[in-house]
Amino acid sequence: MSNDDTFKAPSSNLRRTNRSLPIALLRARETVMGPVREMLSGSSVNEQKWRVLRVLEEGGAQDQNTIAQRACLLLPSLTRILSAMEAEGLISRRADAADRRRSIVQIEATGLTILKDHAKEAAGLVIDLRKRYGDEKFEQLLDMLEDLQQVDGAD
Amino acid sequence: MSNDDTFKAPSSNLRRTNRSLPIALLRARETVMGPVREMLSGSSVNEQKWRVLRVLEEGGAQDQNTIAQRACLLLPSLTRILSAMEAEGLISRRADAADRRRSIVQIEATGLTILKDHAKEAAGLVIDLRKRYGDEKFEQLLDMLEDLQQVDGAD
DNA sequence: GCATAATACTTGCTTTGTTAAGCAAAAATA
DNA sequence: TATTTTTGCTTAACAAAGCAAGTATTATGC
Repeated sequence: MSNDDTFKAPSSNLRRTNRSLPIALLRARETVMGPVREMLSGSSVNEQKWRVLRVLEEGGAQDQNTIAQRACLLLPSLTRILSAMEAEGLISRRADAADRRRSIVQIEATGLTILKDHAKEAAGLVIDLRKRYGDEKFEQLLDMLEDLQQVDGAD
Repeated sequence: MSNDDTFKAPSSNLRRTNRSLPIALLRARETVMGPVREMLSGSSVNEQKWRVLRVLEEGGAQDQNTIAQRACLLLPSLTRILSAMEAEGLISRRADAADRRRSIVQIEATGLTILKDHAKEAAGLVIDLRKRYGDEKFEQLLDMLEDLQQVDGAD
């Protein structure tokens, strides 16, 4: 599987990709997301819609800017995703009475059902990961990632 | 900004999204990638091509499955990216003599040049981040992310 | 040896990401 | 009050991601 027939040693002094924070974050996410994607493949929602549902459940009815920020989606993407979710009956939108530019999004029964249907399995995945990775370490990693967001930075 | 007019408390016992590892990893990555994207915007390669170049430099000539895995790209995406990079002379492909299904990808001089041209700036970004986030913490985070990849898991 | 499966991509199609432009409703300013 | 600016979203356009199906080559089981 490994390959070193025409191997040449790195010549530009860049960090090993394991030690590149953007790449490490990406790889870690792929690892963690694997089982989640598997779980969602048996449902009617994809990763993004799942995030939107969770944000809505967590924060209650809220406007699109807020959802976009919390679910890590850009507004144009969110607009399309919400249109689809509205058509599927997962959420509803209503204009804000006080500010008619704003539309308030609310999760509907169908959306809540999807969350509930997978909540147990999702929780199981977390428990499993914490067990293998270590409870304390898991929390520490989350803390460190939260701290990182206060900073900026790169590679 | 915050909104609680029609607020309903979470009803399915899912983790708060702040404490969801996939979402935290996504948010952290967005934060870290900002300056990198800025750096790459002044070059002929995007984020994906940059990753491919780094993986090739680090691991030498290798097949597409290996590259896809290391650079966190799906094979269909990689196929297209490599076609473009080949046309630009950044890499070359040759059929594996022993297994003609497989094609071996190698970085070319033009590709190495791009890496070298940005290595200094990339290193600067890392130094800057380490300074603000803390040297020790930075290394610890990388360790923890590396460990995570050995595990599996989810949320 | 031959049919079957598995592997390593490749191609096609839909959804999402990304950037820029557009539009209507507030807010701020004159 | 009239004009400009800002805000909150939508639309458009194109690259990239993600999923499914297709092709060629190698490995496996009878």
